[in-house]
Amino acid sequence: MEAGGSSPFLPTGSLVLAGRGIFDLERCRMADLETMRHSTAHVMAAAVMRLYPGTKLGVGPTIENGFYYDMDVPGRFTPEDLPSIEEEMRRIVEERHEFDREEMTISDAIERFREVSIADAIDRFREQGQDYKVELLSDLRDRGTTRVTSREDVDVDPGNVETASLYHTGEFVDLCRGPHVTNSGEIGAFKLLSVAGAYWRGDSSRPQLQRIYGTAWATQEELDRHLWQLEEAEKRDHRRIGRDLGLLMFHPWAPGAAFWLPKGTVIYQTLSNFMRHMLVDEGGYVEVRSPLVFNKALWETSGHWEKFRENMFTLESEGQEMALKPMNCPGHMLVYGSELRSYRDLPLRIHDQSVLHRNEVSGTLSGLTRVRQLCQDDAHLFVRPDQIEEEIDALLRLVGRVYGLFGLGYEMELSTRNPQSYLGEVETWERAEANLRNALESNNIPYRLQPGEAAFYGPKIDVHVTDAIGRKWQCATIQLDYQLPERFDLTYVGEDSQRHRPVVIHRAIFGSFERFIAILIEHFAGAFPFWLAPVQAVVLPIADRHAPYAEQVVQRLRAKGFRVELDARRENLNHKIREAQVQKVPYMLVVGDREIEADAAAVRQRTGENLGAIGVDDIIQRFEEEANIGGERNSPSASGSGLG
RNA sequence: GCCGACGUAGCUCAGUGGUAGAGCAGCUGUUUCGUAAACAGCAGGUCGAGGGUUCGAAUCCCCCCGUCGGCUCCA
Repeated sequence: MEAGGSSPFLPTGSLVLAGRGIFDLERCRMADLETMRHSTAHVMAAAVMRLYPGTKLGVGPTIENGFYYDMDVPGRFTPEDLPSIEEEMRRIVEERHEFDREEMTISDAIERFREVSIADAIDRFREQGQDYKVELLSDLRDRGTTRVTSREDVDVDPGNVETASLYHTGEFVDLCRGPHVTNSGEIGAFKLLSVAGAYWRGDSSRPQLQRIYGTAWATQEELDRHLWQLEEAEKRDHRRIGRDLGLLMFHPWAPGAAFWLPKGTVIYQTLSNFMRHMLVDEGGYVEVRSPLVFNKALWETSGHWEKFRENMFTLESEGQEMALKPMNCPGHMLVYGSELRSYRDLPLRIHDQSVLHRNEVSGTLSGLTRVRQLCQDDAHLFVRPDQIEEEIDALLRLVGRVYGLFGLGYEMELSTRNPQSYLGEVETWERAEANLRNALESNNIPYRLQPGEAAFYGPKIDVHVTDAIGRKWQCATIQLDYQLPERFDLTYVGEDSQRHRPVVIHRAIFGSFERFIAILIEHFAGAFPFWLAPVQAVVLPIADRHAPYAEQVVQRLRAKGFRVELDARRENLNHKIREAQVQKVPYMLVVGDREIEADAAAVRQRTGENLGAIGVDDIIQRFEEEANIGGERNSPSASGSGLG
């Protein structure tokens, strides 16, 4: 495990100069870390080959914080197998094997892996050997790439299709582009984390290989810190906090559908009203409520029946086949089509927070992040072609404003046409993609291009947020659609008194309330900002004789619309404070003899800071200021929405 | 749906073929207390469901459900 000094991966001979030098050094360090992680994957594969002869190798790329390797092993891995593999890896590291690079032509390499397979077969099961590597090489030879999807990691240098490189590490040989550390002794601190099934080349019709995930770092300290972070992240998991804070629950009889408990419902409703305020009061939207169950004719018209039928809950009534809606858009098409529209009516922005159902396959369900029942802060904008950029522009600014309010970091992605699956004309797509790109660029928003990842009806901009354990989730989305208006034959009357086709923009800012709340729970670790906190303050009388006054304080604060509770149990103050802290209540208001005398309460914040006695009227003023988020007064009393 | 793991009290977990346990939470009583856990007692379980093996199953086998980690999918 000795990694050979404090930082063995710093490039020797690179001068650290001010400014850029540090950046370059950091970049070199990252590149070296990746190289080391990939080499660790090789060492792991070598260890598995020793322990499980006959193993066929898939691919073993670097991922964030570590690596994995997909392997077809005789038998099955369980987590109990990992320690012995780690032990074998340490042995290989100690043996200090060189990573020798060998180049050969592809046909030679194919032969070579066949030979390996034959050699293997002698003392093993006489089977084919490294079929997966042979397939990769054949692909490289025939198609010039091993790439299957745009995201697939390649194991072979696509820039050089004449030759393939092999790396030898002791008796272990692997097809690999490299680069690698020069010696297995340079492997840093590592730990194998989990085993999982993974389809060969991501295709569920191909064999399922076994994947081992590991993490690797330059030093033991960095590994320890990463493992500690994983533990900390687990404590933020929205499933744990959601239960501990009494926000939500699940039941086996409603898999994939959350019960929002009273405290969770406060958060849900507060977000719902906040978004309603942003869109309807300020954004020029109108809100509708639309049916949950539709005749399948609607889904046939929209095209979803053909494409997503498997993921829809269907039911039958009086011989009619119906389906629970998985999205709002087709319903909104009917709303638009219900009247003759003028060019003056556009843009028409229809907001809807209806319940949606998607029959996700059971294996994908996960807490609030992957559910079968959800609500989106959905809207469809019916616009003239000349209004597209302006609307996208406004949406990008709205996204920035809302995410900024929560202090959430995010990344934007532009997904363009999938040549294998799209509806409509190529020129229309290209115009739409240009509209989205222009809006992003005129707002100076950095984005990642995702070629081929668009929905079948149009290109889109997705916003991804990272959760506590590093998984990225799509939240906001902005999608252009030229197809649905066509399918529903929607029109508006233009200045020329002719009929024209509107364009639809599908968009959501939170995405689904479920997923967004999951991200907020983890982002705040349950300590919600005052305006969202299910209980904003708890009043704590010190002794029984202080309870009537405490009750008065509670009533005065509630009358101002704040969510305040009384804890008049016969418990020690310490005990009550601890419980309020654990529940992440923003304010604890302690009342005893002195506070009664001064018409005040001693204010403690959940940060642990004690503000001392403050007059009740001043507390009210303080709360009102704090509830006033981002310039919007959002306390329940002001919105008149009956929260609290 | 596929691969793997798991499912014992509200929560966290112990219990590997022989009478179901602990801590915390809960309830009851005592304590009236000044900023993160007072003390004592009590109660709490068809061991996820169903089937099988066995004299006997939480424990072994089968099947189903759910949860978790991934894969696939994600309008």
